[in-house]
Amino acid sequence: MMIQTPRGVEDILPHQISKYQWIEKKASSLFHLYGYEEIRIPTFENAELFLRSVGKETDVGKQMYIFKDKKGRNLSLRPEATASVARAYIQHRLYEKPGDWRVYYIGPMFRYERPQAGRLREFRQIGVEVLGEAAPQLDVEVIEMVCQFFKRLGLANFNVQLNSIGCKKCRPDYEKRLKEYFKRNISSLCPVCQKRYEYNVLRILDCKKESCQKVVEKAPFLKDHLCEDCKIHFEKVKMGLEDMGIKFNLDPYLVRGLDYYTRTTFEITIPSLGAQNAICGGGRYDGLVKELGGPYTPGIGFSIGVERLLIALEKDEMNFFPKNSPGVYVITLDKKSQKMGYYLVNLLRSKGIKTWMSFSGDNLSSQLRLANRKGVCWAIIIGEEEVNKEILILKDMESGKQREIEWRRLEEFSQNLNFQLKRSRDCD
RNA sequence: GUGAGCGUAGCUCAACUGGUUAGAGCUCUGGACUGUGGAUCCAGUGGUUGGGGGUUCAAGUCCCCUCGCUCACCCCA
Repeated sequence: MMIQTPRGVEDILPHQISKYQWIEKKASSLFHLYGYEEIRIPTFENAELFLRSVGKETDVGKQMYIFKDKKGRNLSLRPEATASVARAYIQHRLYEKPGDWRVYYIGPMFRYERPQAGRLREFRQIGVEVLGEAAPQLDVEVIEMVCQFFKRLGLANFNVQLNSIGCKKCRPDYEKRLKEYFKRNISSLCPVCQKRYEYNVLRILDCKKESCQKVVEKAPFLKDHLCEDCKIHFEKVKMGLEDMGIKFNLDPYLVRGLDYYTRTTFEITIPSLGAQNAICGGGRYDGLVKELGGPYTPGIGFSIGVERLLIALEKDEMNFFPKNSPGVYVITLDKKSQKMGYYLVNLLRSKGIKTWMSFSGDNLSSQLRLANRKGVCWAIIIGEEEVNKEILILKDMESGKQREIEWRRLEEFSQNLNFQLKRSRDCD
């Protein structure tokens, strides 16, 4: 049996790469406008880092790819990037720099889950993190930036889901209250939720089982039990978004499956995507840096699922992905003409023109067929006859028309060709 | 981790209730056309029917196991 990719991981072949690059370029150029710089963090870290940040008992914690290296160190492929960014921030004492610290990252994440539409074991995320700023205006700016990003990609139908899950001060109180409430009804909860009661009561809130829903309906709302500071923060975020003209849905049951979130949490969903419809998730994590051994530092961030974003863009039948740039195929027919061919290829490339040349020595027909398949705008033919006459033949692959170019006017010709290629991007 | 559906050529799919040597279209290669690609026609290459085991005179077809894909649950990106 031939060796294939492991379950849930994929090759990204050249015809797909240009789409990824296009999205990545759009992201980085937009994020730069907002003052973000790129960071590259390791693909694996000490497992402890993730276990402490996302939480051992959370789903993400359980989905980690943990392994031991040759010295028996416990390592893990990163299931997400926020913890690493916070770690880097602390490790390099970046809190000693003035102002907030804004970074973005692009790269693969790994989670051991059952693959599904829009869910892979290795998937790519584009994300940003801001450390050192607690103001609700920042929450608004961050959400506004993602929306701006999706708009710039031409994505129209997305929804912003918003919630506040309180802070270290008010959440414990609320969880206590919630526990008291569920305790009275624990027998009507599903088995999964009965376990959740022990380690994560909040999760019961978005259980979709009908029996649980019934109980949840009458459960106390978190928004009614936020402390004064959290309440004010949340109000300012909502008002800020409204001022920016950003529509959002309040989802009181939006509970993110990572332990470190505080206050604002949000998700951006696309209705057409099916079950895995979230293309972006994020929120505030004011306690994380301290939790990881740094000074108290507020933080906020989000991450975008690139594969899901691509599915959404393709579903919208958006054919705005960039085409391959057109080029030239140089055909030579014997030893002498091949020598001239090499010279010509180098000249054209030095002018910035994408150029192929076949080394196969095939006949003219098959070389032209190859040129056709490469989708080039022009073929240049040099054979015995052309060498003797010191010319080359330039063939327009679309019209089939061809003309002779004198060898001594090559310089002028290649300049001209470059100009024409730049103008006719869609000749194929 | 749970459930359901599906695995036949590189791709898309055939093969009646088990019955000769598993077919077709597209792609690919070659030819018609030895210095002119795309169109047409002709020919050819290509398969351990995902893998393993079982039932049977006989298995692509039925049964079991396994791997993978797909979708959903779960959860998220």
